[in-house]
Amino acid sequence: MPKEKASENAAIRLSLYLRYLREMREETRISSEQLAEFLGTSGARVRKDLSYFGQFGTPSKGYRVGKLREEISKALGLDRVWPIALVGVGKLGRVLLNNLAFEKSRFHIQVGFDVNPNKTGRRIAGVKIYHPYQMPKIIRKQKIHIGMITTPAEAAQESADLLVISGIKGILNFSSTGVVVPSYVKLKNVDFTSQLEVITCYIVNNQRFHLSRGN
Amino acid sequence: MPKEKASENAAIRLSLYLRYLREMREETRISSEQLAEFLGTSGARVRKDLSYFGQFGTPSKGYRVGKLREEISKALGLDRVWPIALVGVGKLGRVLLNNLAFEKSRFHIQVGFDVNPNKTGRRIAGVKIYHPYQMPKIIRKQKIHIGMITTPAEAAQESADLLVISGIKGILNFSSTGVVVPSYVKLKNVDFTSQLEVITCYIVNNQRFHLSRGN
DNA sequence: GAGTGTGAATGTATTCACAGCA
DNA sequence: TGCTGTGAATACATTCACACTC
Repeated sequence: MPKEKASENAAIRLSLYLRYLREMREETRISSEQLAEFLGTSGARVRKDLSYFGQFGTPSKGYRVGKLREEISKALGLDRVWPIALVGVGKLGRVLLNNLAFEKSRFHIQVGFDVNPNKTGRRIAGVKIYHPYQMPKIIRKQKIHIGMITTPAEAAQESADLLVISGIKGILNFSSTGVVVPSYVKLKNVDFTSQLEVITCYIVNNQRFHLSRGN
Repeated sequence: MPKEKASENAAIRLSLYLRYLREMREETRISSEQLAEFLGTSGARVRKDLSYFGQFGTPSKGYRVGKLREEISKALGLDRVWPIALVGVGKLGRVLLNNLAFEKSRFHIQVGFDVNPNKTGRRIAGVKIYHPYQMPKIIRKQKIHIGMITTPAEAAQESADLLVISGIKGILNFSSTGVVVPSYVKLKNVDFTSQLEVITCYIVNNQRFHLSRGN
């Protein structure tokens, strides 16, 4: 239905729109301008973002909150539950386990992998931990499509390689180093020190940057 | 010296280049192609990224690792230590405290803020915790330029507002909701569930996206 | 009249390709 | 000859502005 192709930024904004819509009552109506205001964007951008995935509004009346919520959820793939493989079950790994363990979460950490023999074979926060060599077998059998890497930097590339071999489709990399994956695997780096460095770079070189509108 | 302006993406890649260079010996030389290969990019992109900040190489010989490391560090503002204010000292906050507490970290969490009276007045992991109403005074006095928000979603906007009033220049927002800040404040959202949603969106709608080269 | 959906215009980022230096 | 630094070309993303529908 939609002619143009979406940018990754559009996806991340959809995710933000959705968070905001979740706090509104289902029957309410909302216009693109109203929605934009709460996110510091423009109505045009909201409409464009939505247009990549379909036509959800009614001219002169705006969008029905309930319907819009449903459609954005579908566009983001949140109309199902996604099992996840966690590679590296240290402190950060445990925080993630807790963070995703809430009732309505669409993400569910299904298995963990760690080289530490004190962890393998056990359950941590209810999740079974295996040695990484079992990754391909387990990930395939359990039809897992997403992996999260929370290992130390030294083990990150190796972990990514194993995930790729296992047929994973997307990787969230929390480690402090970049990893390389084939282009058919969607990779997102979420190490926060990199983000801090972007901020300091920006503070130090203000005038050397394009204006940059957000995120 | 450089004519063109940098993109934020350039900054994030510089940060990655630097991580890689840190593992090499200082006296070594490296070409843009070699550096690119380890990060899954092209030599042209590496050279362009560097060119925003100066001219660091020698034709036909490449870059000296030591010099390049130094120059990128300077470009990213990592030639100094940055004090940081942490708003919300829960589980995630403590993980960040630990994560940044290593010897050579250029980021140092200097104060924490939390509304919980069991925390205010105490020290947690060596860091003094105050009530948020004291933010403007303390942040100004201690000349802090960066804030990290790790509060629950409900308190995120309020925290951001206080940080802005306190004269902060950059904010790293870990909360699960977007916040709005004036354009002179550099904001980065690092909530990982948003990133997961980008991945699922991508998996579900592959063909609806531009090719997307990385990150 | 009010607000959506979308082509066309602009602005930004990446890639190409080559001149010029060691 | 090999590799940097960079303008010119392309590809992508955002904004504008308006035709169209309720």
